[in-house]
Amino acid sequence: MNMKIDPTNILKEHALKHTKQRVRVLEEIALDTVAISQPELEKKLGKEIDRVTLYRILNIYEDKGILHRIMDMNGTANYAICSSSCSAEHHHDEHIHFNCTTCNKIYCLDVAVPHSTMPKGFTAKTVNTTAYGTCEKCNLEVKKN
Amino acid sequence: MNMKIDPTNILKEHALKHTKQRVRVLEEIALDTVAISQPELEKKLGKEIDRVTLYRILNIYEDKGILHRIMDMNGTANYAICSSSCSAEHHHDEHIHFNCTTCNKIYCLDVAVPHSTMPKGFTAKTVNTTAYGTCEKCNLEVKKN
DNA sequence: AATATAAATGCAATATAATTGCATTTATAT
DNA sequence: ATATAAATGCAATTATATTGCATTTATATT
Repeated sequence: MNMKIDPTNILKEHALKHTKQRVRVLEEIALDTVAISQPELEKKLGKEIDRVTLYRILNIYEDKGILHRIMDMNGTANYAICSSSCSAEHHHDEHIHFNCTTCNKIYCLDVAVPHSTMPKGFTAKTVNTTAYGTCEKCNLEVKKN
Repeated sequence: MNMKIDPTNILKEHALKHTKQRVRVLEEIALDTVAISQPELEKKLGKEIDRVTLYRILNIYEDKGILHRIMDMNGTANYAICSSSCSAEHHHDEHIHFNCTTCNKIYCLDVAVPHSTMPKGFTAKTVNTTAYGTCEKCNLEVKKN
């Protein structure tokens, strides 16, 4: 799902200044295919990037459609790189998410969000689907023991 | 979706003590078919019920399967009465939610969550689907003006 | 009806998370 | 090389959630 990303290029495309903090955030998030939570990012980058700056970078990335934000059950924000079709106006985040209740990781699955018909009068812009359960890795862990 | 509820009975069924605070919370949440947020509840009940008590009541109701909690885009908890089939062990919250981005209300729609096939190794226990857009009421408001 | 007791509530204090204002630093256009 | 507009870091503030404990309340038992 996550192809190699080029932070410098991404920043240029969105007319954002190229700072080492912004590059680091993109690098860190691109490391894994699973979404990473704000607290995890803070733990990893806390020595290099101020807490407040991290908030600001994440917000601007979300606004620009560079990252998408997935809320987990605890109301914690998780971030993943958007597919290239995302824009500031519209997030084409039309795959389902899998939130492992053991390790808390959020996976962007390569499964499309199935269509649902809205009741009369309701107009849906985006539809998010999140499955909760046990991920591949944690299922294997159980077998081992 | 929300039939008349009987707080006294609900409390009895779950072996919870009958207190006026607990009754008030259930009454308030049952007032409307849309889910109500923790901050809204706090605003409405703040004079009668202590902030901390409200948190505790909401938590216990969720644990017991009396309420289900829906996180909105901002990581704010919203609560709605569970259908009767819910239990402490498993929330059968298998309808989709509609989160209006204008009035922020969360509707429990009478639309089933469509089935999605998980990748090999992933086992899903529950699946949540939330549609974001404009609700009936807010769509009508626009037409008026 | 009175009462023992286990649980729920409210308050104060603490912890955690997010936001704002402002001085300083940094990127980039010229 | 430098001007300037923007980003960063720090301090302070605000908002949100949790914990401990004394007091109050519900209910089971007599």
